[in-house]
Amino acid sequence: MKRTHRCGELRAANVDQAVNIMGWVHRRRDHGGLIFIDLRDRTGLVQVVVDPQHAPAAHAVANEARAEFVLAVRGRVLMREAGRDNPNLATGQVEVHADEIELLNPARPLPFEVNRDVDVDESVRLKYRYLDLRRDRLKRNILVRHRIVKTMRDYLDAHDFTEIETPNLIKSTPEGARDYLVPSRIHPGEFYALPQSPQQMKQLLMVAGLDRYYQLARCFRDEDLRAERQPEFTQLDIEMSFADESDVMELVEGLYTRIAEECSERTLLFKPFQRLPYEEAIRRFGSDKPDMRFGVELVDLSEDVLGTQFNAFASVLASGGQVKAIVAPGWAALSRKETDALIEQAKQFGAKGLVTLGVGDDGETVHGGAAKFLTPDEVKRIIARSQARPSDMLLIVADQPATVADVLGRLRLDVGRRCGLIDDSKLAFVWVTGFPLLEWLPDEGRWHAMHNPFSAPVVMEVEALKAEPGSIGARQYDLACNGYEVGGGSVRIHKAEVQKAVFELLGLSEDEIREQFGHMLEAFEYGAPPHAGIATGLERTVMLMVDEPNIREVMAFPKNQAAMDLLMQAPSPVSPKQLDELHLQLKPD
RNA sequence: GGGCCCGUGGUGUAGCGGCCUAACAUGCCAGCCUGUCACGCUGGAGACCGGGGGUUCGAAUCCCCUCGGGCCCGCCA
Repeated sequence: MKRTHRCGELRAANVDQAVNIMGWVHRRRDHGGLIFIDLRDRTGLVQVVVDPQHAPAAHAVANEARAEFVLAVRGRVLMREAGRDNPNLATGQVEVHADEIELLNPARPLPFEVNRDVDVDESVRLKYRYLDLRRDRLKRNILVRHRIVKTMRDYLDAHDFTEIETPNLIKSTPEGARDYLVPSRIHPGEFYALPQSPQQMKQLLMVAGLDRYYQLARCFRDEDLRAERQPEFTQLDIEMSFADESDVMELVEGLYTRIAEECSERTLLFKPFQRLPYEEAIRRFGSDKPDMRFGVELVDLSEDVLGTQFNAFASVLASGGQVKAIVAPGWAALSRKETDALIEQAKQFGAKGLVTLGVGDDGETVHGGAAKFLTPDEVKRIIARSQARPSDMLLIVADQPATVADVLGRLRLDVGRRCGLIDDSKLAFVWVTGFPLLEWLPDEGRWHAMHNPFSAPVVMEVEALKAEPGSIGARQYDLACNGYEVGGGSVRIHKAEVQKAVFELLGLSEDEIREQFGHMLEAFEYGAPPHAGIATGLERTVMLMVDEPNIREVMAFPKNQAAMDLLMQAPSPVSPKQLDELHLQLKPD
């Protein structure tokens, strides 16, 4: 039997057609005489009717069939009689009357039911991923992922981009995340690294004159996992020559607008996308990837408590810190226990403490541990500044600016979530621009590239760069949405001497520069065009489009939080012979 | 490296010191049923409560250790 149609595509237009369909028994309803089978394939379900009078042999097969048996059905599409249709099914107006059923393969009872959407233990889902993928949720996500990828390719192709693959066995570099290493058999004691991103290769493609490049690039980072992080993931990697930030941002904005409109049920909150300078993002939202779907902005109270007797504030202000707050609507009624949990949370985020002030019903007085240290005037100013309303709670952090922003930024997300301020049907894309080029690492006493060492500084003069490295901006742009970082890119450095100066600022010695990045510097000397690019996370894009909170829900075969593949059981030990060939010896312990 | 949460028939839950010889739903098995669509009805099998140790007259229930899973901090852009 040869398949002629897909289950989910049969409609009234197919009535009277002879069809051969194949798929899985999604559900079987045995009426003693008639048997109904909902047959499922990738495209959906259709009801098969098996009548013992009409087709006794087919009925005998249907009688033995169980959930997830694989069947081939030869039959005729018939219109369902009035009242017998099923509006919940795309194919619900018709049904297939079976003439013949062939059992292609039976199935043992499954470890979990795939015909309903119940929570199943993650380890069971991952071990039987091929079954989980039969369920609607994952199947839908994988199909949407495909449509997003297709949209990316179509869009970029239409914009004259060339898809180019770059190698996965490359050179390890010290910057950034921990590398996955691959031992070399041919070169004892030496290793390849798997790419964290194809950054250098794509810039070299620009030097090569390939002009407009993109790739759906597999990237690898050996770091601990999170809900939105896997060791192996996919980036949409883009680079274009003779372009600046506006070219890249317009291109990507057009793409993501199209993706959102064609592949998501969520709608764009900002069209065009919001734009926010980095400094403002930090000041107002305490994050460089702010969730713009709700307010609860940070309020600076430093001026209002200037000269306060309250030591927690006074001492911080004296040492150049600031006092900022967010307003949690209705939280004045929080229990002591809940308030303590907030304080604990704030400390975990790096604050020395958290001052919580509940606003009284009068809208003028506050209660809470620190209330007694504040004068009525100070309270008045704080309430006026923050616009706190009766029964709201002020969450106040006094610390150095970076800590204040970070802690309040995270608490803000909690407040937004717990207070139901977030509209899940929206996508709030925002471009964050104007990042600093460098970031000072006090622990290591050196500068660190905020994005990557190839981002162009706003100032291209080497002297100016070296004079005031900390205050120089990068020509960088990040795309954030709903509190996730979707991607980031920059105009690149294309002049060898500027690139060299940045490496030097980052504390690399002449030798290190030559050894690690000599090929880049040399390439820039052979006619490198100005260029700019970006990389966005495919999985995060899909997560946003299908409103999933976890990256595993948008990957076919993800790893668990301990970076293990529970289906294939990787990683696993290898044979002594394999180790030997690779010139490796395991450390005892 | 650290913090928090979860772990009961195949799956999802209830039970949280004696009423548990562990309940419910679903799945599974058998029987009945010719228009259902989460079909229905009847009957049945199936967990000793992740594992180990302890407290107690008595533990699924309390404590400790351990294993497995998740979320977070660090890490990562």
